[in-house]
Amino acid sequence: MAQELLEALDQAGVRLTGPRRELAALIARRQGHFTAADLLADAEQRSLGIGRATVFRLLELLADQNLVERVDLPDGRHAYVPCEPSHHHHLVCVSCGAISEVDDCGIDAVTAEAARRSGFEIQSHRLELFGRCPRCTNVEPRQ
Amino acid sequence: MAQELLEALDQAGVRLTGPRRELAALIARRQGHFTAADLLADAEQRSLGIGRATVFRLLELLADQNLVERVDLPDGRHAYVPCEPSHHHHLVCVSCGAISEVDDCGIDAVTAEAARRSGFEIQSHRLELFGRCPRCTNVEPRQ
DNA sequence: CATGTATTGAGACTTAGTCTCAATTCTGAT
DNA sequence: ATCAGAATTGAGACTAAGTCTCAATACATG
Repeated sequence: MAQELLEALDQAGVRLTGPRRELAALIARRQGHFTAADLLADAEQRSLGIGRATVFRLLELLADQNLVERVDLPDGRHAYVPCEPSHHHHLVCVSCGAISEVDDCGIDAVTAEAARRSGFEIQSHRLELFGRCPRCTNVEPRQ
Repeated sequence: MAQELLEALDQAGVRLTGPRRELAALIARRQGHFTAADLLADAEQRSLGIGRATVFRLLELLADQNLVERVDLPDGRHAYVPCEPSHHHHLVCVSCGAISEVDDCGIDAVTAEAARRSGFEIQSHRLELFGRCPRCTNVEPRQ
């Protein structure tokens, strides 16, 4: 998966540098969502000598290419999720952080209806679903 | 509207202090969404001597009571929107910041479908719609 | 393998938000 | 009214998240 990220970056016309390869590998081995701080910690733990700015710059690049999506967690933190570059939404497990992608399944009808009622011209939307993944539903008691 | 906020706070069993009354009034006179920093600036401009912490504390209180909702803008900033305390979603005008409330209009079907496909047990969701309000659609050229 | 440009790390800086604590202000009981 | 105790406050230190600058470095193309 690191490979895919790098290929896409190459495609986008940016340089494939050492730090970018290393960060791509770190992202690839992550499960679920992660924050910029997580990635930075990973890099520091391995003494890769990668600066904070580089991490944010790469995440921005990846987000521009839709290779990674920014998710706002219920607690207000910002996290990133590696994903397929088509438009879709995420299911976020509040317990283990696992992410599942969901495609539109009807949201367009909802936005169209909202547009009709409000008179807004809708340009974009963001839908995030929070809950428990199948594994955590079974293992942990309900809240 | 400041009155409604204060009544709800009273209901919630917290004290109706000077700073809270003043902040409620400032919130009431705001149009559309605003950030904590906006509110703080309002307070400073009027030399109300209200501390940063107090602003954040009140916003948290109001959010707990669902009198204000936290919205994540597309640029990643956090904003607040005064609103009715029932579950619903917001349409945010990217041009002037106006907010319109939208009730469910079908989103439950979407989350149910997503749950079915993914096996997740969905606890909550967040839907934000971004676009142009009727006024801004007419006035400004399309992007 | 040389060259010009993109990228880098360091760290200063900004902004958002939290925390602590002594001083103040509510509020309900008197 | 007023008093006492608890909630709330502002100040400012602190943390975390993210941006910016700039000289040094690494890439890729010829």
